[in-house]
Amino acid sequence: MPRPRAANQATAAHLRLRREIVSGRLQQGSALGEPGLARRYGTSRAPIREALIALEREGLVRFEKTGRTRVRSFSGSEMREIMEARAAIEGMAARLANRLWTEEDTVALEKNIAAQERATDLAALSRLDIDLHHHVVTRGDNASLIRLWEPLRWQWEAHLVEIYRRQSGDDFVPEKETIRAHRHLLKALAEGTPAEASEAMMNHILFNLRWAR
Amino acid sequence: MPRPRAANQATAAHLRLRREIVSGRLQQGSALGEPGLARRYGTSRAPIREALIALEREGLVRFEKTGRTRVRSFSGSEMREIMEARAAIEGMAARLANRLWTEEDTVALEKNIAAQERATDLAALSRLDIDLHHHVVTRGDNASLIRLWEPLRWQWEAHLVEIYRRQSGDDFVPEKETIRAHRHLLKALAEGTPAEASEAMMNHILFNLRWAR
DNA sequence: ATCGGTAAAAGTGTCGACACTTTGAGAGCA
DNA sequence: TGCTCTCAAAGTGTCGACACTTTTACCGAT
Repeated sequence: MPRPRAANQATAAHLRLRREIVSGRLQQGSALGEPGLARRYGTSRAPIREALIALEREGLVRFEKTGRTRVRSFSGSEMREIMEARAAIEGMAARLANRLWTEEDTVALEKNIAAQERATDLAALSRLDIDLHHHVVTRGDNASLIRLWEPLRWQWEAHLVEIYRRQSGDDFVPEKETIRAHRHLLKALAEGTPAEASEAMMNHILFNLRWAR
Repeated sequence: MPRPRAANQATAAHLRLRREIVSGRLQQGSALGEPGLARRYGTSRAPIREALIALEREGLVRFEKTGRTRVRSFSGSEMREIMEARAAIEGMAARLANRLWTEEDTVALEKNIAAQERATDLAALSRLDIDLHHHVVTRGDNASLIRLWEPLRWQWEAHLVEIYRRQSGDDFVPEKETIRAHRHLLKALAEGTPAEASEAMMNHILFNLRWAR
């Protein structure tokens, strides 16, 4: 058998396509024709097909009944569902994260939150936000949970990009409520109170539902 | 574009392979060579490849670094992780299920639990157990959550089959504790107390961790 | 009998081709 | 101008082939 399955063209195409979607270069609803992508990437259709299957299971593209593939768009109720799923996963992750939580973790999150307070645009704040949540999920140290979380992360990110496109972020200020929620979560994690950490995480995510739609 | 993506050979191979794995006909650790499967299913390698990719993302098979594909086996700690993930997903689903819960749902679950009490072998009980959890998850009416739950369900089922193989279930009696937990969950759902339903579900699943390893 | 080396067998990643289906662009008609 | 029908263009599902790599089975030497 050939090279490691991580360094093949199918995986490369998968990562590249995902980056193009979550960065907004590929707009929601765009048709993804296999011959076109194959030409663009300098490969045949086989690796492209594999990449599309992986992206579909990640929820970033959709196969229409006709067979066509398009970049997925997220309705308000779909985003609500995604956020509820995030609350479930990340709430459990926060609970589990207490097992291995260290002083370094606390310091890292404090730095992150401080940076959030100084953020001057929505894109930068979002990146910090995602990093913070990623840190907690990873610290849950549960491969199954992490694997379930990843699609949600990409869907979330793809939706955020769509939001940037609509609102020209001139009058931007970090939301005080989000910062407060992050501090509350960090406090629970640092003090080692799993139930409270879990609840803080879930409430924080579900609270965002008001503007996610 | 051709026939609906649900009625193609790739999907057929996916479903068929999954059935063979969760039914135990394909033992854990078995090598899944594409040419062999293609011959067995009377197709070329292309649909088989697609099916294997889907199965890998479902967590039922594993790609080794060498490129080989094998039916996944579950270690004790992996099962613990899977059960923790189930607790997260199903706990949230139970909470959400209260929105649409009806009298018919209550009746259906009562019937299910009554059948569990009369079950005479582990396989039958497991099927009822899975049905019950499936019912609750579906009633959560959250597509994202359901989609995340499916891989866990198949992994859970694949592991159960492995358990049957080991213990010849001669001296079988339904576990009183499981029945009690199911009744407690149903009570919370029927009475419309979301927080309690969620907690009942999570505790029930995490309690099983003692014998799952 | 065991061990090491060698060559054949089997397997994966990728490619191009073909049949069939859907899309849609343009011609013909009202 | 607007509508319908027809036919070409584009796309998907599937197949067989090829190059390269790993595995394995065999054979000889010790």
